[in-house]
Amino acid sequence: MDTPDRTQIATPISKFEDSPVFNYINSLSPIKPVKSINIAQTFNSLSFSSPPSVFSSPHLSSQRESRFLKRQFFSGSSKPDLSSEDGLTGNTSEAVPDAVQVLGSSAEPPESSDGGCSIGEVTVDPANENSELALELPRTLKYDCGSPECNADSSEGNKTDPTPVVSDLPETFFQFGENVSVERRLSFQSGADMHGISQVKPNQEVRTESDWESLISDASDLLIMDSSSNAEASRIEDQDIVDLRSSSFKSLTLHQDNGHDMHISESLVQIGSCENHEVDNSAAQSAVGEHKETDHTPDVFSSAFQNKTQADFPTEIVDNKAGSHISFGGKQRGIRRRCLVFDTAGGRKRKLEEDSTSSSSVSSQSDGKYTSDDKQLVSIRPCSSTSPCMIPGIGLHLNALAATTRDTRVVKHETLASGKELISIPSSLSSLHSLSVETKSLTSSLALSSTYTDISPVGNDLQDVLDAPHASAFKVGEDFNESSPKKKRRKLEQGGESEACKRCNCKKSKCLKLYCECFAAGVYCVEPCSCQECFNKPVHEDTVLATRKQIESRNPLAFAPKVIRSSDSVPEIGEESNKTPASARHKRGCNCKKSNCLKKYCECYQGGVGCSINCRCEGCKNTYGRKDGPSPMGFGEAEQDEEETEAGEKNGLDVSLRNKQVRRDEEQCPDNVLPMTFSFQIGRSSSMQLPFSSFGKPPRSSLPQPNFEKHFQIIPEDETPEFLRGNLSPITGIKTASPNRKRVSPPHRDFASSPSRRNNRRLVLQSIPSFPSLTQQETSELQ
DNA sequence: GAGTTTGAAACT
DNA sequence: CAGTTTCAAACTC
Repeated sequence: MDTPDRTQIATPISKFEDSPVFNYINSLSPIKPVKSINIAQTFNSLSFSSPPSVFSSPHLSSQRESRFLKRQFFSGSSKPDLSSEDGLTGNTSEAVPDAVQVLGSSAEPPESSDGGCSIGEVTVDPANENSELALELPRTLKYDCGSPECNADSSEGNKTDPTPVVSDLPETFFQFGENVSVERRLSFQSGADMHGISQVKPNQEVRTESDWESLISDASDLLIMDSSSNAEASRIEDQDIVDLRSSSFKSLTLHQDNGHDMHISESLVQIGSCENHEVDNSAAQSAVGEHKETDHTPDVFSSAFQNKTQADFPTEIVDNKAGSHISFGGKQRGIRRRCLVFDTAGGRKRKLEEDSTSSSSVSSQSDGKYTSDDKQLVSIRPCSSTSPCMIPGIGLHLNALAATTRDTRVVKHETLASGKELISIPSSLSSLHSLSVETKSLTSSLALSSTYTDISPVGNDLQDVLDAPHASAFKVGEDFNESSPKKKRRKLEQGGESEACKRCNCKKSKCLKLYCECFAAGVYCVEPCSCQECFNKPVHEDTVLATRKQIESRNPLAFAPKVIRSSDSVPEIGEESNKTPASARHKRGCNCKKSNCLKKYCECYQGGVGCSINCRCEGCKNTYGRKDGPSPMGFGEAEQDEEETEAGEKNGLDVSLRNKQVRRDEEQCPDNVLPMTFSFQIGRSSSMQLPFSSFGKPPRSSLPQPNFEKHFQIIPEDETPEFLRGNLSPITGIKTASPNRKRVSPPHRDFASSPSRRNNRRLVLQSIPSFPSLTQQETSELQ
C-alpha cells in the first residue's frame, strides 16, 4: 500500500527532480518524510549516473518500489521520465526497474505501455558503450513496446477463450512467468532487491530461488546469444545450462554491454532444468560480483544485464502469447534440450496429426474433434507411458481423466514429453478448450520455475489463480527440471508401477484386441509401445474403429472402465478419499485361482479395488476387500478388521497394504498428467488413492471418441446391472444409484468430488476449462 | 533378458 | 454357458 503513495508522489517529484533547487529544498525541508525519502532515493539513483556499487542495491530497492508503484498504477508518465533520466544518467539500475515494470506490464496490460516506453529509454542508455546495445535497443524497444501490449492483448486474444474465466487463467500464468523474470532480474541485481520484490509479490519469493537459476541460465543464454550474435537464432542452441551457468556469467560481463535479446523462454526452461537453485544463485551472485568488479560500469552491468533480460523477456512473452501453443513450443525450442519433451511431444502430435489427417478419411469424417483428440491423445501417450498408468480396464476419456488425476506426479518422469502430454491431454479432453492447453503449457513452464518440493511457494497469487491446475503443472515442471524429486518419484513409480505405464507389447493381437492394453484403454499405441504389426494407430483408425465396434457389439462394456467406483459419488458425501474405493468394484469381477487376488494378475487388485460378489476368484485375499468378506470396505479400517480377524498373516498386510495403496497412489497418480484441475486436486490431496489409483494406466492417445461415447450411451444400466445390481453389498447400493452417471461422469465427479473434499480447490475447479469442456462434449455426444 | 505364471480375452 | 485356446501382462529367476 505504501508503494502506491510513494509512486504517486515519486512521479511528480521525479519531474521536479530536474531542478536542483527543488532537490535542495526537499533535502532541507523537514517535511520530506517518507515520500521525500523515496524520492530522494530515486534521485540518488538518477543523479548518480554510475553510482557506486554500494548504491546499486538501494537504488534497486527504490526502483523496485517504483516499479511496484508502476504496476499498481499506470506509471505511465512518471516512470518513463525516471527511466529516461536514468538512462541518460547511464544508470542501468533504473533500467532494471523499468524492465521490471515492463514485465509487470506484460503481466498487467495497463502497465505494458509504460514499461515499453521505459524500456526503450533504458535500452538507449548511453552508459552502454557497446554499439550492439544500441542495435539491440531498438529491438528491445520494439519488443518491449510491442510485447507488453502485445503480450497482454495478443496473448490474451489468442489465448483468451470465450469464457472470461479461462482467459483469466492464461493471463495469470503469463503474469506469473513475467513476474518470475522480473524477479530474476532483481535478484540478479541484489539479494536485497529480491526480498523487496518478494514482499511486493509474496508468491514470487519461492520463485526467487528458481529465478536465480533462471537468471544464471539467462546469463548463459545471453552469452550464447552474444556469441552467436543472432540472439534469436542462437537462442535455441543446445547448451548445457549447468556448464553455461558457471561460465556464462563470466562471459556475461564481457557481453553485458552487448544487449542481446534475452530469451525468456530459454531462461524459463533453464530454470526448470536447474536443480540447485542455491548453488546457481550463489554462482550467479558471485558472478555478478565479478562482473561488477571487472565491468566497466559495475552498477551498469547489473542494470544492463537486466535491461537485456527485460527486453528479451518481453519479446519472448509476446511470442508465446502470440504463438500460443505453437509459439510456446517455439520458445522452448530455444531450450530444446531441456524442453525436448515439449518439442518431441509437439513433433509427435504434429506427426500424428499429419498421419491422422492424411491417413484416415474416417478421422476427418468422424469429427474434427475426434481426430484432434486422437492426435492429442496420441501425443499424450508417449508421456503416458511413463506417467499415466491407467488401469487397463478403464476406458478412454474417463480413464484418461482418472489417470491424469492420479498420475500428475507420474508425468514428471517423462519431463518434457509429459509436459506436452499434459497439455495435450486437457486439450484432448476438451478439444474445444485450447486455453486449457495453453494454460497448462504456461503452467508447466511456470512450474519449471518453481521447485518441485514446494509448490506452495508458487505463491498465493499463483495458487489463487492457477492453484490446483498448477499442482500438476508444477509437477510437470519438476519433471522438466530433472530435479532429484522427479527422479525420486520415478524410482518410486518404477518400483511400483512404472511398468504399468509401459506400453503394450503385443505380438499377435495387432493391438486390435482387448489383450492390448492400449486398445483396451481406448488409446492408440505410440512409439513407446513395443508392439508388433500394430494397427492401433491413427493411420489405421478405420480398422480400429471397426474392430472396436465389433468388440462392443459383443460386449458393450468391453471398453468401459473395468473398475467402477461407486465411491465417486460416495466419497463426496462420506469420505475419506484416502480410503480405497471401497465402493469401487471391478465391473466383471476377477476369476483368480492362484494369485489369491494379491497380485496384479487380479484385475480387482490391479485396479486397487476389493473383490465383490461378482468375482469368481478362489482363495481371495484381496487386500482391498475380499469377495467373501464383508463388503469391501475399502482400504479403510474396516478391511483391516476383516483381515485381522481372518489371519494374522494379514496383520502385516494391513500395514503393507496401506503402504501399497499409498504407493499406488503415488505411482499411479503421480504420473497422470491431469487436466489441470485434476492433477491439481489430486496432487494435493492424498486422496489420490481412490479408485482412480487403480486406473493407473496412462491416458494415451484416445481412440476415436465416438466409441467412447457409445460406451456411455450404450452402457445402459441394463448391462451395468450385472455388476451394479448383482452386488447387494453396500457398494452395490451405491453403484445402483446411477451406473450410467458414474460411468459417464465419473471423472467429473471424481474431480468434483476430490475438489469438494478439498475445499480449497473447488474454486479452482470451476475456473478450470477442461472439466466443463468434457462434460459438454460428453453431453453433446450423448445427445 | 529370458522364461514362467497367470488370468483375461477370444474362440469353439 | 462351459471348456479350450490364445494372448499379453505380471512375475520370477
